[in-house]
Amino acid sequence: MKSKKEIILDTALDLFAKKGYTATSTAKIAKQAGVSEGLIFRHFSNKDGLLNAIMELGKEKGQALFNLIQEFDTAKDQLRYILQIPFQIPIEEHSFWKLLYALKWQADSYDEEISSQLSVELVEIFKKLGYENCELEASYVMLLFDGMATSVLLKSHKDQKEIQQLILKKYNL
Amino acid sequence: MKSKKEIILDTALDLFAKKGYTATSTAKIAKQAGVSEGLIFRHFSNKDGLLNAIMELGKEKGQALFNLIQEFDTAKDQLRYILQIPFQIPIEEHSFWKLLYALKWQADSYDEEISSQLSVELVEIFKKLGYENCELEASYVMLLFDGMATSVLLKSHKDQKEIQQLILKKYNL
Amino acid sequence: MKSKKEIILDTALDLFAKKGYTATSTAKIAKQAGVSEGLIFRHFSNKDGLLNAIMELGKEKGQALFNLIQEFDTAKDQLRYILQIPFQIPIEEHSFWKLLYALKWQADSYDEEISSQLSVELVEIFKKLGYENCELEASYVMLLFDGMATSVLLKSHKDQKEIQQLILKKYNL
Amino acid sequence: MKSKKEIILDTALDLFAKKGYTATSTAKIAKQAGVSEGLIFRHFSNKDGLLNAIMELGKEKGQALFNLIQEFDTAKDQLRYILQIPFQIPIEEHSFWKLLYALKWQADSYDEEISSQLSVELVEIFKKLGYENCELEASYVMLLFDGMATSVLLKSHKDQKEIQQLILKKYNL
DNA sequence: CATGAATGAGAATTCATTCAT
DNA sequence: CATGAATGAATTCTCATTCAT
Repeated sequence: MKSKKEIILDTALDLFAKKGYTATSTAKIAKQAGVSEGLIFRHFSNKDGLLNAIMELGKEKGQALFNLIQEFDTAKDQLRYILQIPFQIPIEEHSFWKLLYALKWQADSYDEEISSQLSVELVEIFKKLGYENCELEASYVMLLFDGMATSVLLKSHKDQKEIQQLILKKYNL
Repeated sequence: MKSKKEIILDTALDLFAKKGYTATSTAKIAKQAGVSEGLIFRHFSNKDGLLNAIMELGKEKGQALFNLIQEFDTAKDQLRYILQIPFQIPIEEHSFWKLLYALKWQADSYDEEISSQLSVELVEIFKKLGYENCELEASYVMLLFDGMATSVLLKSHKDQKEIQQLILKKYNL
Repeated sequence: MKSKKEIILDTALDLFAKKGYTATSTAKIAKQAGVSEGLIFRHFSNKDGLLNAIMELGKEKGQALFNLIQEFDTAKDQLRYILQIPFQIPIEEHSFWKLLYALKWQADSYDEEISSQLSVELVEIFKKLGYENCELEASYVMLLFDGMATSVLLKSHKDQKEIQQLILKKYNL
Repeated sequence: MKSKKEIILDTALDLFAKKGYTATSTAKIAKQAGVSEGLIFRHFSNKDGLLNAIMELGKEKGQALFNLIQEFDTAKDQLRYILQIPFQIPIEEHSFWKLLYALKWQADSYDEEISSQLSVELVEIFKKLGYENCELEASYVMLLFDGMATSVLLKSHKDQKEIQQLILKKYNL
């Protein structure tokens, strides 16, 4: 059984994702979660604390996705996996990631912590694949990654499968 | 001399861009603009009206950028121009476009009006350039475009010149 | 052709009657009257001034109704006329009188000026009709008068014609 | 000891009665009640909610008065009681009932719920008393009732005792 | 006489947060 | 751990009124 703390976090995530952070009051969270408003502050001290917990969740989920890179043996497979990540996000997680991306744009400073890790791995991959300017190529893929995420999360493309294929083809995958 | 209406709009734009829409109160706008708070509502009827006026401004600026495409004679030049747009945004306009992108992620529906126009033009360009699947290639560039915007507006501006070169090179430009 | 002052007064009357005094803003009056907001204050100095003008109108209309009493020769005819006044108000004037009655209930002090005049006349009438306690009977009719007004203006009686008959019958009219 | 909710309601009643609904701000209520303004909305959600609560109170008080009718054994006693109700209202409740009557005139729809019940009982009474047209006579008393209320609540209290006697006498009571 | 931009004081309402129980 | 009454500052918005033109 889920703890009340977990229920609060899940509910906040749900509402933040659906309505946005500022548009979601702690009162609504408490009501939908079926707990008292005070309990939110006991567990997360702040409304900001709630948001941080969610962003932490985002980091973990991101981390988990990136950790899978190592499961693939060849650089080719790794690159193929990476380029497919945005398209593989299950629909039920879309609003979650949309929330995190929206926060990126609102926040004063972009948190590059996780993404820089991905960047490092991409450099390695391109080295193995014999690319000339590996850092630059990695930067390009990072940029492409944001483009893919934007496309997947914000637009209603029917031809996403084909775009995905095109991207892979551009890297001979 | 600027009308008070214009001053309000400029101030709102400035504050929305710096602090975000919800975090900016009409009181702050009025104070910084040096007008009474009531005047904001007389001219824009809503806080939302203020935002809409700004988004209209974004459409116009976007439109202006896209209209320049026709100034170039060859498809090659046109594509080169398009691929450089995000990198050419003057720094003083960064916060403006950052605001508009942030709104995209917050709003319930992504306004594809202008961007779809760009999409159409890209299809034309790729036809002229003899690409096989022109629609798909156009979609890819659109995706790339969002990636470039994200990179330019959110990330550190280190190797952007080089990325720009790389992108052009990938299209033999 | 009506002067702008008259148009303003008519419009104010219409809106006050329909929506109530406080719920009607001078902006709405100006808009519906097709004049500038400033003009209202030039002509009536206050929003209260507008209301006073309307109440003055009410006094005049009331006065006019009461003046007709003298047109009847016999006390009987006069009483019959008085008892029928509330029922004779044309429907298009209902909202006007409803407004005036509503104001009576809101105002701090009931303005008895006109009604006291009616009271005096009633006493005369009852004297002529040979009633014992004429003052008291007049007071009773005054009370009845308010009851009739309330009935006519607030309730949707289908049997108003019959009530009217009953009242007349009670005074052998 | 009274709950803060009750204190708020009492204060609102007091101020609404004295100054009117629209002229009384929630800030004033909060101040006089010695509570925070927010608490008003937590308990009554709306300023309207506050008013509804008061009108509910009016219904209950009215109901209580009408319920007493059954306590009298004969139709005569019942009618006498009814005809005296408006005159029996204690002075300290005058502003309360004045408020409710004022609302009747302002509201878009006259709430006939309770009064229709009284109407039904009057018909019964007149049947027992052997009146010919009982419905009509009941309607007349209802009208008289409003007249009495207007007289008691709005006008000077000079000869009210005598008017009361006169009314009773007209029904041989 | 007439306009309408501009004001500034309040209005109702929301909301994150605290605290006694 | 958990509640929910209570707070008070902030927020959007309205409105009567003024005044330069």
